[in-house]
Amino acid sequence: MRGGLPEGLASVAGFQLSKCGWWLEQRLEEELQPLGIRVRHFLVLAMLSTSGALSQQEMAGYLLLDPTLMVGLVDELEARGLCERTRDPRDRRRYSVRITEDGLALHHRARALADEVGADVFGPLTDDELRTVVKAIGRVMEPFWAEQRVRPRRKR
Amino acid sequence: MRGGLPEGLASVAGFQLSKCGWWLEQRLEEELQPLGIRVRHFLVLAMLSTSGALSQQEMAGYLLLDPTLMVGLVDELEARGLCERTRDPRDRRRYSVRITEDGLALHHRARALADEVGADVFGPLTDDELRTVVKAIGRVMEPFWAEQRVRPRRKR
DNA sequence: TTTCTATTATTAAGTCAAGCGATGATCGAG
DNA sequence: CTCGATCATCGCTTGACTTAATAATAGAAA
Repeated sequence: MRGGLPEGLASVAGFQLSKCGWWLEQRLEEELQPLGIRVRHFLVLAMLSTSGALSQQEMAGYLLLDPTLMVGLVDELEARGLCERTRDPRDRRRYSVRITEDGLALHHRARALADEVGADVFGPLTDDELRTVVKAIGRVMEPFWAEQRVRPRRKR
Repeated sequence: MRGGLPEGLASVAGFQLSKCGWWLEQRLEEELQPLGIRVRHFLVLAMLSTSGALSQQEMAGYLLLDPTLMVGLVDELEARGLCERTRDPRDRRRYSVRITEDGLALHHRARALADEVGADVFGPLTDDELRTVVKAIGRVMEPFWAEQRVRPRRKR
């Protein structure tokens, strides 16, 4: 009996995992508030921190967000000087969005908070278990990213 | 390099886990369509299948949904004869929601689909890994359920 | 070249669900 | 028997997301 949770619910593996993801997101959302950004902003910065320049469409694909939402998202980051838009010279329809120095700095702070939250939430696990879980989830998601990346627009 | 996902993103453990939960939910949503129910209906049935009778408020607490949403949810299930409401004689403010025979039967079919989806998504894992992951997530969520169960209404 | 189609970013409008406040009924405590 | 708390419910607001339409550019085809 897990914390009073009805067995019929607790035994649905996907439910627990889904709520765990939700919990992590909520916790991080709170932690990021002092920085004035939301989780989605952090994720954009995280992407840009390792990938030189991305188009808004690419980022939307990775985050599973509608491309139209990326407009306002990048607007906000740009207004705060955390990233900058320049037209891609090789395809002037698209923007090259790249992170700025300030953006890198903020990402660094946000990442630290994210790691804190992770350490807190995953506290009950041994290092061994945590490693296994992270590796397993990563492997599970491989086919997903391979398949879903090609999706200009969500249906339904 | 995981499926082309930028390293800065892939390395955020919570992101992968969160999306994994989302993926499972979406997959199940599709699979349940022929049964005419959504994931949330299935979860309610799953709860009721092992817990004799619950109030709408209790169920909202377990599923982390606003109690007002539970109204329509139970309405729909009741209209299809999958559950029934009776006033709790010991507290006539609350309903005793319990599952019907039809509800049990439908839950059984839905649960089979959920297990299928799970087996499919977690296919890349060995039995050993899967066991470890499920057990770990369950343990991680224990403090969450212990704490969050007492929360009539979400804030913010 | 010219024309047609596809892609990218954007805005505006429409849709839908989640969340909040208020209400009526009921409970439990004093 | 009040008074504050709880439960289910209703209606409204807010905000997230989708859809549709527009403009600029790219690339292929005629």
